[in-house]
Amino acid sequence: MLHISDLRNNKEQIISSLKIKNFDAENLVNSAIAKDDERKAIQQKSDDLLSQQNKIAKEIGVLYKTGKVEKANDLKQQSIKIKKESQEIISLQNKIEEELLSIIVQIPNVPHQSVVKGNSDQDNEILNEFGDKPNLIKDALPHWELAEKYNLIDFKLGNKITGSGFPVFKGKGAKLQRALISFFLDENINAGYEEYLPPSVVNTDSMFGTGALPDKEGQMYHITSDDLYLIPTAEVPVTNFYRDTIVKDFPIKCTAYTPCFRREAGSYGKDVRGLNRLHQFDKVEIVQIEHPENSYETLEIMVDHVSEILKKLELPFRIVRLCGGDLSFTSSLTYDFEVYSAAQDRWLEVSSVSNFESFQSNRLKLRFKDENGKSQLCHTLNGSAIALPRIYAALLENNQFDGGIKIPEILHTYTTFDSIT
RNA sequence: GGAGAGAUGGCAGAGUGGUCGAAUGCACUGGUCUUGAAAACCAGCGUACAGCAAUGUACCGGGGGUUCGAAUCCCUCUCUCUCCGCCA
Repeated sequence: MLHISDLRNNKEQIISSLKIKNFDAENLVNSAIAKDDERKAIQQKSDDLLSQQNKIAKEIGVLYKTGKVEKANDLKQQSIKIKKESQEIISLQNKIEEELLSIIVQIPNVPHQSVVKGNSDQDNEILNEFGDKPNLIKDALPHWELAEKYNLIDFKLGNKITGSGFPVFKGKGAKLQRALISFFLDENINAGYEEYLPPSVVNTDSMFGTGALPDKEGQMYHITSDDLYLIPTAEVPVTNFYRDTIVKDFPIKCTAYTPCFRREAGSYGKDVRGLNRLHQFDKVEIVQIEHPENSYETLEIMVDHVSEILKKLELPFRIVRLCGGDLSFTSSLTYDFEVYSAAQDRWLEVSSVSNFESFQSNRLKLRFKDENGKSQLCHTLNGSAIALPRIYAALLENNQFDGGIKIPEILHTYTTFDSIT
């Protein structure tokens, strides 16, 4: 969420920037500021009343000690009166603070100046394209058929034990998955990220911290008996490592492999065939916490890093800058990576690298001390490096030959085989 | 799952109803001293909100209660430790 002082100081600019996200923020911003005025006024009042109470309580202490019981009893009556008043004021204050919060959380993050307006993913800007689309064999198959043909993934078995969207990998198919995870992690570690293996389940505080709640309640698996959530991405546990902290040294660079769980309510059809969209999938994430001055430079470095990984996998891909209409609620600037999956003749999103500026930090209370010793909000960034299923799909489809699938060379040390037949 | 103990500032650790936002030690920052460093000594040293400031308010695991007054008493939740049980 945005900081109230930003809303005050840069009101006009925030409202006009949010138009790029097709969001009319004027009413919300105005009512947030008005509500904050109310908040300030009422805090003044409650502070006053509490101050009086504190003073009286201290006096009573002294009176009792010196044996002036009658005088003390008088003051008690006075204090009880003030207390009644202050209790009312404080409950009103709490109500106002809640209202203020509920307004502010509805305002999306402000897009970066490089973001263009647009309505949907159709309007995203394609910045770069790398690699050549493969020449497919005559009877090329989509990955879900290849997976079955070569006994790599058993979708039906997943249906049986869990439900659709929960594939079972087996044999070389399972090993390829594990190889990709190790490869991605090693690439990230070599780039200076520290590896973590967090829990796949988090509490509500964490879900609020990174903004998944209350926004995406229906998208997540919720374990009601223990009030825990299955993580939709490693971003949630890892970024929340730093909830309520004041960091001393930049940058903080973390990478983590986790399974990711998404209900994907409402999805159906050919877009979700095979590995295209799953309820459970594997992803390796990179999370970085930065000084505000460096965050955009860092974003570019992260983009380069993901590019290098995709190049090593010899997959054709393109980098896309999301337009305002497609940019997420929390992001200021996002680059998507799409690999070309030949048999489907589709570009599949495999990574999303974003700068959230201080939007997450504000909620997380993630700060650092500036040169004057004042607390400032950090910037948070994250990206997939990389999500597995669609990479997997593209590898199968693009590298199929008559009677087998070729494994890219970089993976051979991980898979210990160079093809699947 | 059963029984018990506990949760206090960056860390260690005192404080069981009244100048406690919190002793003390360590760490950290600045200064004195020194050619330099160490030691010693002096000073500073939590977060947030309001205020130009002085200052005020809140926070001693979370939430609620008792009281004129709560770190301290009561309820509740969470977590940690010890012992027993169970177990990959």
